Amino acid sequence: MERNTRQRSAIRDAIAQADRPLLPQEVLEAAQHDVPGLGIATVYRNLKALVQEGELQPVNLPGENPRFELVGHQHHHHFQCRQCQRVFDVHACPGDLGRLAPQGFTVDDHDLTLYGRCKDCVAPADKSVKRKASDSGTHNHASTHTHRHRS
Amino acid sequence: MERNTRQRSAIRDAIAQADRPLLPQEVLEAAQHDVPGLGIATVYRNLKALVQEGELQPVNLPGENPRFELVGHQHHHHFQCRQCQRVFDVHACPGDLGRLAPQGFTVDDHDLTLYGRCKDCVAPADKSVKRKASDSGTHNHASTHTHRHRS
DNA sequence: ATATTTGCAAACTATTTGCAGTTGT
DNA sequence: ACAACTGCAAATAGTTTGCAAATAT
Repeated sequence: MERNTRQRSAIRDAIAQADRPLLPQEVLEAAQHDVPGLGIATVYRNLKALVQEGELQPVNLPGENPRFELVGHQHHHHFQCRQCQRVFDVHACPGDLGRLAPQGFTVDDHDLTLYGRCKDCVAPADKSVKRKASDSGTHNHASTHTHRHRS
Repeated sequence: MERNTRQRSAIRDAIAQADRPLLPQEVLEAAQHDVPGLGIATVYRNLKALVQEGELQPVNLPGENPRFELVGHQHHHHFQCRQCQRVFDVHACPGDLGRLAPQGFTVDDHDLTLYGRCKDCVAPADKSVKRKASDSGTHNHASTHTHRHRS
């Protein structure tokens, strides 16, 4: 049965306090504020465990590494800002899209990602932008691929 | 300026003759029928070059490694079969989804992926299924994460 | 002739796993 | 006590890159 370790709590808290889905690396950095010695392997192990326990859910966007957020509302979508790369939840949904599939195919679910500019980045080169680059959720990946996938 | 090598032609042909987006590994296997000694690095280099030249476009699905297809129809979406994992193009589109974004956000594009069963897999345990597993476009990846990418 | 391309191996990034030591219950 | 958990290092998978040999023009 599961134990309550400092590292697990720090990981859970880091995600609970974020206002958007976090990458494993972002979780590590946030959780290290509580547990300095925390290792990335422990983050991955706990993310996987917390997903299986139903506390977290993975957020997969096209060409992006998986992010993690608390399980909340069941069906929802995401928005990625083309400027700061951060990902936000979108609670609206276009509804049933089964009609879009080819003849003979059955559709039971869908993923939707919107792209554009988030509220912070829509504003002109305004000095009032308070978000720091390190908080952008950005990671590396060229335009063509990404990051990737492993299996 | 670009040269016309046997390997580049084999790679281009493999994708042109496929009826769905292919993974780099699938491109390699198909192109090796023409050029047995072909290496995976050459496939990656050519895929990147062909994308930059505008001949190919990457197809990124959530939690999947990038696939590649010919540049054709501009805006379209994809369907992934939950059984055989293959990906198909969907030419229909729900239209403008800007209204779904939060207040203050601007939307200029979207990605949509439908999930369900493809025509071949909808049919019951019918012996007439002629597709072989190796043609399934499947690759490895657990449910939670996936591949990834690099930077 | 010569600049581009290729194959191979090494390097890289993201993620997973083995293992011995640490810790929660 | 002792099974679960952790950190570290090694292992994987996908992708990229350096380099000498091969090749298109």
